[in-house]
Amino acid sequence: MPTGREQAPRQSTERTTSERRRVARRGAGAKSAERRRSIVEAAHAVFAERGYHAGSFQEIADRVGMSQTGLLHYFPTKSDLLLAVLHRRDEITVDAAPAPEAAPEPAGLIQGIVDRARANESLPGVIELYAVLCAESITEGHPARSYFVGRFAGIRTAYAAELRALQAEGRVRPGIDPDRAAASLVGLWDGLQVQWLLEPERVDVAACLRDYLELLLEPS
Amino acid sequence: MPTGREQAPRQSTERTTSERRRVARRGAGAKSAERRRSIVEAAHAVFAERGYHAGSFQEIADRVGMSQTGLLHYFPTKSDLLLAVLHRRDEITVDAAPAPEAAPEPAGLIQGIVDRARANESLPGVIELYAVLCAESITEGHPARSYFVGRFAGIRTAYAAELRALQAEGRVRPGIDPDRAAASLVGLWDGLQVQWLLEPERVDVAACLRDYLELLLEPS
DNA sequence: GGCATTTCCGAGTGCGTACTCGAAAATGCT
DNA sequence: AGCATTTTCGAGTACGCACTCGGAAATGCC
Repeated sequence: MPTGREQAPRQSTERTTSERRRVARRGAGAKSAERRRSIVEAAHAVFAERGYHAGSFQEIADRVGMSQTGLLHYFPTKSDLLLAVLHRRDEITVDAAPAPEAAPEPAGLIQGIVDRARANESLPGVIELYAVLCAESITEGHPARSYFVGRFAGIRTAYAAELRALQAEGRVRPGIDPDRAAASLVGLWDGLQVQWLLEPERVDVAACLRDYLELLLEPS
Repeated sequence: MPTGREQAPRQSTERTTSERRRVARRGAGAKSAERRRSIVEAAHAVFAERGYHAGSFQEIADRVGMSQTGLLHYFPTKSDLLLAVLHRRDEITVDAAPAPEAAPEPAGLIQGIVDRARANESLPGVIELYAVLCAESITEGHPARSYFVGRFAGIRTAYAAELRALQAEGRVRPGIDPDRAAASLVGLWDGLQVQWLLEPERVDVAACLRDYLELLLEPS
């Protein structure tokens, strides 16, 4: 589940219909942020387990311990909630990133990716959310579609740039097209994670990614 | 969307509740098979466009030109219909397979996979069905889950066997683990197809697969 | 305490879902 | 033509869905 080192995918129209444009923070404004956080957390889990379409406001409300209508006070539509979950997921994975531009050497790139893949093994919920929503988003009119299109484009160009930099240092095996290799790396990662979710003990995502990267890069 | 050269994934409980166990073929038995075929075809399209959960009997019935209840005569439950669609898809791709054991040489394996990937570019509906249902199947209690688990296992072992055969002839680059490489090939293919479905003109699945296979195999 | 504001919910709406039931229509062997 | 069987559907059931509405409770600045 390729990282988080691309540009932030547009805050956009998250605050749609009923949100206040005044800065006014009267009343119990303090608890609001915390509430939103716990709602997003519950929604994350539900969407991961059931998908966006099959996941319901009711189940999310049950988990967070409030009524379904109370939930609608914070997120007036279901896709608002979905986008909040996706952006929250970005924050999580960006926070978990160790060092973005620290090591552009081959060993650094490989180790960074392998480390992240290993770390992901302890977050099956996050991976599941990503895999399920990503595929669901290719259906007609899905609210997360543009999110994933933008995300893929960003990740691909980031990896391609990194590969080009390594290429300039002669660290990449000759004959490699950096754009195709970047798309392949992302695709490989995502595809392996799906197999891993279905049969965790039969697929080693991190090892397969290392294999691929070692094929790609010069032994140095 | 890895091929179809694995074992048939279990006919199992497709004919559940209301199907006849007698061979009796009275009345208008002739049209039955044709009807079933057209229903499965319409269901294939609908599930591909909307996913399993979001796809409805009503929409399928509309496309096939009959009532929703008439449709239930042939497929008493929704998962019956889903499994019929998946098995039908297997038949299609198996029929489209050129020659299973014809060419175990490196060039043959590469060419076969690249050809199939190219052919898939003209069948976005089939790819979409596969991608959407595959990810949806990792959600809790999805009726297609065991289908995909079995399918992945079969494809992986088939490719692993093929790679081992090539390895015995010294055609594989040294240091390759055939099991991991098989999982990687399948994952790469699936992951690239998702990106391709989102942005067809930005991702070349067949070219990326050829790149990977050429990295994997000895130049010969 | 007064009061604007935020937070929350019960009740309800309209729609879509898979699926049941019972019966009518079509079919083709005899 | 008779008739068992298959095919089809209209009507209905029970339920879940996202979302609306109007108001009640909680909150914290004055």
